[in-house]
Amino acid sequence: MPELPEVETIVRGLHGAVTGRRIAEVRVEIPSVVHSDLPGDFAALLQGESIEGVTRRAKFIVMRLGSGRSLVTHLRMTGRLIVEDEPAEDAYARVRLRFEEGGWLRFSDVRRFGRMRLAVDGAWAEGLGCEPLDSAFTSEALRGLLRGRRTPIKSLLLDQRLVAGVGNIYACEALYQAKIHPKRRAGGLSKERVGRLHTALVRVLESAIEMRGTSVDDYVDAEGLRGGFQNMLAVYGREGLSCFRCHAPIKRVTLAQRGTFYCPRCQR
DNA sequence: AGGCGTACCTGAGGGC
DNA sequence: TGCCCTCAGGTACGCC
Repeated sequence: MPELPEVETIVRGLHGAVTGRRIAEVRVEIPSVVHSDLPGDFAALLQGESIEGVTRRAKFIVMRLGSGRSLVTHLRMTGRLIVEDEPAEDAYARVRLRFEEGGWLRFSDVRRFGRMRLAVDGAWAEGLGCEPLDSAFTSEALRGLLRGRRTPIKSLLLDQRLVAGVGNIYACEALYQAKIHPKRRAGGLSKERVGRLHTALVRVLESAIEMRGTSVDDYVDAEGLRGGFQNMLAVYGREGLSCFRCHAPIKRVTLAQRGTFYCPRCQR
């Protein structure tokens, strides 16, 4: 479910809420969603660790632990991390952490796609592409990544090895803002178009963070609150509705097995 | 190398 | 009501 802006919102909430706390108890409800890089039991290894801080890399939530290890969570489609005073009733709770200072962290996930991993080093992040909100992500850098690629631009935006953190909603929205057709060959984009795409990506992601993410269906942040960017979507989920710019009906096609929304008149 | 299909899961919503 | 189909914010893996 969550893309970069949603994960960033969760991370900011978690950072304030759990930094400095110590894990007193670990309850693993569904063992298949946890993994430990070290031999031994996930819960036993995690118990007693303190949380030094919470950061984001791509769509991963990284809790830095006192031992130097990290607890790395990926929410995939429907995962949630919720901070609460008491453990709430939840049929989809997968992992619960109780803190020595009081309070709980609940990892909940209807579809069991999400994962929690106890990592000893940075190997889990190998192969991830650049952070679109990092200063190193320039229009020139994006042009370099797209050069020579014959794939449709939308497919490349979803490829975490190139640009990390963009998902289906924001890929659609950025291409709309940049007035670029999602099926256009990535390597064939002019310098000017890449510039527009770069600007659009950064703007869309930054505004979505400002609005605390997009709640189309079930996304909520660490406090259980919905985001606000769903009211700003120009194309995603708007099939048949009229384009805000030119009033042509928004089209939906399938590209790289994903629903893809665009305006057939103003995206070229 | 890159692109495609499929798998992983569960639930919601539409058509009949 | 209920059955069956499609779709969902993501990624990994195997196959050409």
